[in-house]
Amino acid sequence: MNNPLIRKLEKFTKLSSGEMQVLEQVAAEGLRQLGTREDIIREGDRPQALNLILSGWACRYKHLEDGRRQIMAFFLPGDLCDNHVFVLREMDHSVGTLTPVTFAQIPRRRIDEITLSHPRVTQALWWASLVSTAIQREWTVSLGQRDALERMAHLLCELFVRLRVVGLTEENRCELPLTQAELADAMGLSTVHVNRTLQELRAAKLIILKGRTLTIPDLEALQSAAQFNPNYLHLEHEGQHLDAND
Amino acid sequence: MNNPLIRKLEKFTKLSSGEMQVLEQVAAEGLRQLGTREDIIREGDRPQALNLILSGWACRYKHLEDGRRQIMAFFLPGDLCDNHVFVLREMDHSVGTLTPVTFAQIPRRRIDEITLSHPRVTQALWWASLVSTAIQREWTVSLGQRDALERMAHLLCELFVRLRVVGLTEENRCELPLTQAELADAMGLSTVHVNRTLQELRAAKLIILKGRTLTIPDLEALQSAAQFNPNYLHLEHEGQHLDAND
DNA sequence: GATTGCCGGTAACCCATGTTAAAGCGGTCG
DNA sequence: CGACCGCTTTAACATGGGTTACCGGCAATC
Repeated sequence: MNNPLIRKLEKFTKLSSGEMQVLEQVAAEGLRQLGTREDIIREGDRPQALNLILSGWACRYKHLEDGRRQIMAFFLPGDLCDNHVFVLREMDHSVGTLTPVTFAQIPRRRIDEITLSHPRVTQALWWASLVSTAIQREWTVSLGQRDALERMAHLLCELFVRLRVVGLTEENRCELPLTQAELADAMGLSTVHVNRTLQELRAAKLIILKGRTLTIPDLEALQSAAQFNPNYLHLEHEGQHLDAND
Repeated sequence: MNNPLIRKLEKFTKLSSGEMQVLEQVAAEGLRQLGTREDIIREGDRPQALNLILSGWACRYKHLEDGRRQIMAFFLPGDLCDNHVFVLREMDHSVGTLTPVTFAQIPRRRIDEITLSHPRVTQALWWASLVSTAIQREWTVSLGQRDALERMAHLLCELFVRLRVVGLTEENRCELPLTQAELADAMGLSTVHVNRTLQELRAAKLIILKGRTLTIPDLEALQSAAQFNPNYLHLEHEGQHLDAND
């Protein structure tokens, strides 16, 4: 089970082997590969399929007319870009890769089939999509209220925890394949200030960041610097959520 | 049809009179009323029902430990607070009123019934929920990239257009029952700077704001000051989106 | 092994926005 | 009627973060 989607959904609910097989197969079907800094889908396109990231990092972003860019979300392995977008006529933003990416394009019909025949998977996908909108809200809080240091620390906590869910951390380390310019576009800061802020986090011994490897010597310390409360990731489950109505 | 939800969904798809009746009835069932500045649901609560705002304004917000507060969304008549939240164990934020509010609490079971028997309504609710997450993303863009003037202008455009959808504007006017402190909490600005910014918009003749009434003499001018592109509200439909798979 | 381009790092300066404080201005309630 | 309260407005001052500009390392390319 190296499928990161399954790994993630299992944080929410136990899946039967049949359900896992369905997910495995769906992921194996419409496989695609892209290099660094290519678009998976563009603003204005008509959404046709649901994209599932299998390896590599991508992001959701939007350009303003004068060239400013905001990254609105990072997509990690196991993340789906927008459940149910096909209801909309056209994309209001773009999704692009940050590293080489492998992803699966899941056609609308496949989703509908799964929804009809696998209620527990449906609910787990619901959960995943609620979590990703909760992440979006938390970014609103960061951008609106947190200063540069808290904001960076918060993002790093979030990414670390999300990567851990899909098994992409080792002890207190993970990959962080983002340039400082990309971090800046995500956090609404200038690249210069991202650099200052990272220095400050390093000086405070809250992070070790060398090359593409992030090490967090003391996660609790970083969390408290960020006022990071993981509740919005909804990882605490209580067994089966499924009841007779689903 | 003074039901604002129906009004809104009809921007997406035509509803049959039967479908409208179902929605009317659902809205009439679990009616509740609250005064100004009360909570509809609180962080930590277990979500039990879907709340539909029928009149008045509410907001989604979160407090940080040190008292800072971020308003993450405004809810207007016709807005649903979080389709499908009941999948989650507990709320990661609160929803509170900004004015006296009438809302309907729709129990989970009713939603499931509608979903099973009225695919077109289901799809319209999907659309509404996709639009509200698109709004959340646009706030990320505002907070990350737009300066105070663009940000305020953008918010006012958005609120005006959303109110117009549910028939709550008259020509170029609408109610704006928000204090400057509430605007500040939403836009990540200080109250002082909100005041400065509103003065600036007034001086530029982009808005007339007196008491709780907002007048926009020239919507296009305001939109262009804000770089407001309404595409993210997905109001341009192309007739029936419903096909055989739904 | 020179050239080019990308990325991280720094420094000097500047401005948008925050902070603090205080005054004005209706409403409303006792 | 007077006192209070919530809200807006203004002013003086402080600062976090933006801008511009430059350096150096390093990997890919020829």
